[in-house]
Amino acid sequence: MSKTSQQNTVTDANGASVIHTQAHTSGLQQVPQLVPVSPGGGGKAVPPSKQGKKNSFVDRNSDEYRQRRERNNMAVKKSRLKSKQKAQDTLQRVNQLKEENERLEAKIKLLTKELSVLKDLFLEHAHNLADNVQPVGTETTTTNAENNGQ
Amino acid sequence: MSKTSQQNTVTDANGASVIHTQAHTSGLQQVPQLVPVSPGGGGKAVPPSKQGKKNSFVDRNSDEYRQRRERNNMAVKKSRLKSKQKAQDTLQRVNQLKEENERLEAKIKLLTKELSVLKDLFLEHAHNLADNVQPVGTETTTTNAENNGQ
DNA sequence: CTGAATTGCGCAATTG
DNA sequence: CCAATTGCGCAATTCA
Repeated sequence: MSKTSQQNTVTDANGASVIHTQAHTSGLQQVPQLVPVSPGGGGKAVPPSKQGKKNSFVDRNSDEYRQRRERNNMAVKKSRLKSKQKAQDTLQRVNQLKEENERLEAKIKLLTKELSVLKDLFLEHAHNLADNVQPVGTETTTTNAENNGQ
Repeated sequence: MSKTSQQNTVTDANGASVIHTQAHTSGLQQVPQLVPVSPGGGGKAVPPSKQGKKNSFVDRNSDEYRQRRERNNMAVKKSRLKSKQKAQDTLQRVNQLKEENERLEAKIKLLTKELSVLKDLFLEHAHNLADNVQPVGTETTTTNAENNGQ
């Protein structure tokens, strides 16, 4: 499937376009100077209001044309550069976030451990109290108090 | 917006290449069927090792040529699709990591608070002991603190 | 409407 | 030799 083709494949047109930087190296001729623009076949395009009577042909030799092309080429290059840059930034962002993540996980691990130690201390203490009170049961020196859950 | 469809198809769009042109089909004349390959236009130098001397000309009408082109066009499309897909995946990854990050931060906040409560309990207890055993004046600032840097 | 920015696409050179 | 990538220009669209 492709687009190129349905009927005839090959396209036409191509003009000679040369890169500004370089000239055509060849001595071949340039043939079509005017090429049809916009296939039009189907039926779309063409503003409803005005049927452009414009040429519908583009003079590829025109200075005007070359100038437009060159401008567009620059714009394209610029746009693509920007796009690439953005993509790279995104990748960097990923790495950044990954690092941040690891840092956070480490911190969690630390806090968790600390918490665990404190809880153990509490338990130990509680046991000591229990040992002391075990005998009779009168002294409850406790100020006891907060159980926080969790 | 224009993915498949619209216009193309019939006439094509063609791209022109840097080289001189040609096309077939149109009512335009056909001029060069053989074009030099690798003009300086993009081309750069030839590999030092082997200066293969091939034709240096390409027959754009050749079936062989068209076939190669079409295959390459498919490959290009495929490759670009893949590339785009990857870019999107990367963006998704960013969001995923951001969420994960928030989750971790919340957990840290919770743990920190929990730890703080337990420490306060210790302090209180320490004070009680101090009241019982120690006169006045000595501040037990002992507990406390971790500075996490960064 | 005008010009810049985007986007889809084909070609050709390169790379693996 | 072939598929995958990549740089590049063209043209159609979309944005401002």
